[in-house]
Amino acid sequence: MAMPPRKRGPRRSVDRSTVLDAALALVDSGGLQALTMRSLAAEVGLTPGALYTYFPDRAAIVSALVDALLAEADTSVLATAWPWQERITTFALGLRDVLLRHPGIVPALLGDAFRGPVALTVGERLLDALADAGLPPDEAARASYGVMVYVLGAIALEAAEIPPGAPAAPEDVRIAERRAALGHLDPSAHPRTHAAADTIAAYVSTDQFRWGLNRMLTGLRR
Amino acid sequence: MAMPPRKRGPRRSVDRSTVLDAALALVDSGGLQALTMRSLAAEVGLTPGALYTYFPDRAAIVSALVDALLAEADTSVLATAWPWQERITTFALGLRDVLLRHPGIVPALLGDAFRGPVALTVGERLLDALADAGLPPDEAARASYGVMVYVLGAIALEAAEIPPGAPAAPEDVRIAERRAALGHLDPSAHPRTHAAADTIAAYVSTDQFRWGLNRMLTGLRR
DNA sequence: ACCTGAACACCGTTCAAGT
DNA sequence: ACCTGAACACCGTTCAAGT
Repeated sequence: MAMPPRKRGPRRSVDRSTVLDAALALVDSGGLQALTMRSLAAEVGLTPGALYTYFPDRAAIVSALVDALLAEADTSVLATAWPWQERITTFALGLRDVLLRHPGIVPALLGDAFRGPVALTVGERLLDALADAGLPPDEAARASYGVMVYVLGAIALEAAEIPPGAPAAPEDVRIAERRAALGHLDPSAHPRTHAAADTIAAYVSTDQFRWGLNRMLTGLRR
Repeated sequence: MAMPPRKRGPRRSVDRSTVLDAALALVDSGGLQALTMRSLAAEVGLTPGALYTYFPDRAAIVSALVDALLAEADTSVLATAWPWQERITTFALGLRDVLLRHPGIVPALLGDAFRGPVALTVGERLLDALADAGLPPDEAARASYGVMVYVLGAIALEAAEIPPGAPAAPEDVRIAERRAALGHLDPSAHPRTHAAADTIAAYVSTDQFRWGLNRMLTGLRR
């Protein structure tokens, strides 16, 4: 029975990944602003100052969190022998899945992230896929950025509508809420918006995400 | 000489727009985090608590700032008789111009904004343009979101690379800096990235913004 | 209505001191 | 190396009291 002396909180043995796990839990349950050095320290059973043993500052924790989450997306699909559109679409859907399960860190993702190590390999694999699409290197690179802009933009807009703290309502509920909000609209002031309310409510659907990505890919292939 | 009694700071007479002007100046000169109730109060010559006469809380100030900036973009081009692609492209370039002049508030724009009054009219006008493109209402709506995703995504990624506080280096300088950073890259680990470094460095150019938008519009018209 | 002064309940970060 | 306890310099927000 050689249990290490367990004091106070839920601490067992602390290292960087323990801290990151606790940080993610805090962000998931209260948004980015719920991640404070004090709440995080309490979560792992430490004093706030002790966290500086593992990370230089709060920003480094957020960055590490972003990169860890990015790494959770399955990049291997980009390296399969599937048709290039399917590779890109499947990866994008997977990334969206991961990030919408943790909507609280998405603002940070756009803020400081797409230059981390994971982003680099995603970029390289994207260039592979677009080369397979028959695009010359220069055009493949431009197209690659087009894909990233669309994917990250769509995820950011969707994540922004998910209130922090809750575990993200299912898609149909989120769409229904948007549809209800669009009901309180002056039809004469915004006739086209009013007429297309059902479609607009479904902007945050997987179907719309796919549709838009497909159109983008179509345009990129020229 | 009936000057009102001028005390202390740069105060003359304070109202909501005075506060917003000062808030924007703070964000421009130090990013969103430089906008504190205390710094803002000092800027307009008030006590922090007095700001709550004009806005319910800090978040309301940020939201009002976003909407004011959005309103600065010229939406009238969307209502011209120009070809639909030109209307959308010109508006998008104008929006990008406005927002990249104030990169500090862009995170807030994506965070809470595209449902303000300005966003509504932009959406309606976008539907006009896409109807003129010959798209049926449902498809025009989906396409409209595609355009917003691309435009906001591109602006967000660009703004994220502009360090706060500085007045945003000119485009060629930003590209040169990216090019230099890409020089410190292992060519064998990321061969395609290395080979396309010049193009990748220029991701943040007006030219790339236009190119990607053009491809998106091409895809949307099918 | 508008504003001050002061307080309350927080922050991130640093640092001597201990183990 | 890792951690505590305490401090420093901040935050947003509230509220009695004044005009």
